[in-house]
Amino acid sequence: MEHPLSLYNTLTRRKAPFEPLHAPFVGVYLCGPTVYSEAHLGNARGPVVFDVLTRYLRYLGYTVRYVRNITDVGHLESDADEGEDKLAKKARAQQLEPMQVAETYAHRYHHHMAQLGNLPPDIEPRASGHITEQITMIEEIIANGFAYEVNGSVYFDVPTYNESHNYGKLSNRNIDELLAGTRDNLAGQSEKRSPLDFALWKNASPEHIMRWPSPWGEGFPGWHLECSAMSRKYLGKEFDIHGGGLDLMFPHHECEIAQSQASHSHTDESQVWMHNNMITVNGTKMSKSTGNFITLTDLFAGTTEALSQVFSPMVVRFFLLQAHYRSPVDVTEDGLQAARKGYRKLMNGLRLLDKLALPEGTERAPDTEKADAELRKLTADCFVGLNDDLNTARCVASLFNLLRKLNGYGANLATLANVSEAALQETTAAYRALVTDILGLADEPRADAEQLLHLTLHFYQEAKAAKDYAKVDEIRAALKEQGIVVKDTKAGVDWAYSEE
RNA sequence: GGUGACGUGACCGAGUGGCUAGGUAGAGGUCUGCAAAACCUCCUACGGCGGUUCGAAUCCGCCCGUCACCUCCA
Repeated sequence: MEHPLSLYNTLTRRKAPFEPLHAPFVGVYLCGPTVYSEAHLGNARGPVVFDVLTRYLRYLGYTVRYVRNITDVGHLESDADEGEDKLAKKARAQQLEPMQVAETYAHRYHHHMAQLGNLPPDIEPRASGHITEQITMIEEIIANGFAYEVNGSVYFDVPTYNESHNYGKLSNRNIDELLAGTRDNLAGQSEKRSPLDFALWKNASPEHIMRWPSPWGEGFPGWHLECSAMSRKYLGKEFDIHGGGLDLMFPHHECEIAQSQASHSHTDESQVWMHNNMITVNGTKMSKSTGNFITLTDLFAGTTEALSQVFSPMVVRFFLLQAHYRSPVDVTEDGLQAARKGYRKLMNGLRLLDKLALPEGTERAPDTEKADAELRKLTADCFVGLNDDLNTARCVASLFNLLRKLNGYGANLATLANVSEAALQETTAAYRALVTDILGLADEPRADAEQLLHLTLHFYQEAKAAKDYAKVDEIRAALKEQGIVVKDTKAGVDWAYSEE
């Protein structure tokens, strides 16, 4: 499949033409949410970016299998032995079954993703549903000599692994420097042979409520294992693209690579590692732990203290796409406001497309070559940005350049005589595809139907008062088509749904 | 301390050795009953100091500032 898409690979630190391992199939894995609390805006960036990526890959003709997991187990609160699941902690605090907590936030997450226009992943595996796969992987790693068991817990042996592999190759760290920085943390990690070792399986203390049986006793899987196990199950030992937030690069993705190399996978999991940058508020990263975040619920409802007005999901999506995914984005009211206007401009362009037609009886110019070339150049420019490491910011900028041209034609349809029908069709089709299919921007209805209905009834009453019965009948008929019947009562005009 | 990223016009935000980014805001104009939208024109910036070069915002060095990762985080 010929295409000019290049992607930046964190592993190699450079851009390279994207070549799938098994074209036309493309496997994409994105580290998904830990469902123990409300998702915030920062959590939305990765899904939006990778939604655009998978949409574009499909547009290019690939058959994509997009996997995005849900983490509903694991993730210790701290590295110390008495560490606890975030989920378990939340569940205990709310007197709930841990899975209730997970389900609640998973549902909300799905709702928010849909609002943002993200297509659902093809497979959305849950860590809790893949305990056996994780146990199998641990057994492989132990058999290969890269993990050891202590008191019912299993740890990955980083120093041993590093002797034959390169631990830290993704995040560009070396083990000696890491060790130097962790020396004073040795206390409280007595089970580990090295402070760099990480848990593959943790023995569950009696009060730990999320637990599964394993060859090492009752416990639960380590924080990094699920992604290795589930990506392998659904995408194979080696697949095309693995994504996640920049903050997952170390240690999460580094550990994933180590686990896959140390198990029977013997690969880096994916050919291309992609990392989206962070979203900041007031210049600092949005983060659950620091409390510096805006939840999607608050953002869409306008109930966050950080902002004084409502911003709709599509405006937020557009706002995110106006920046390149590897750049940090700072959320400000001014920025969102500017994005809202830009988004609406793009949507107005969408509505213009159908109106772009040469008026009846207008003669087509004999030579449309020049104008055709101009239009095609503007269209092609939109793809140049996308192809350059999914630079949606450049794509959007090019779309505005194209839109200006189209608006020009729209203001004076007769000037369409200068372009050929073919070039016009190509252009409008590309605009539509870019905006809706690839960038995933949908036209959010702004008007409230009931308000419009009241407006119509107002005119109905005016017509009636003026005894303009032709107009009255016309309005009645028009509303009937919409399934609305007008009711003249003694109290005034009212309406009801037609029962026909 | 280690690793990495970044500092662009009023704001947001691309790009990059010579060629218009774009959006928002602002100014003027066309159109319009008045508007709005749209279109045209203008506002032309790259933290500081050196260096390389015919030419640097773009490469190199130093300095200043900001941020991220090194503990869970998208």
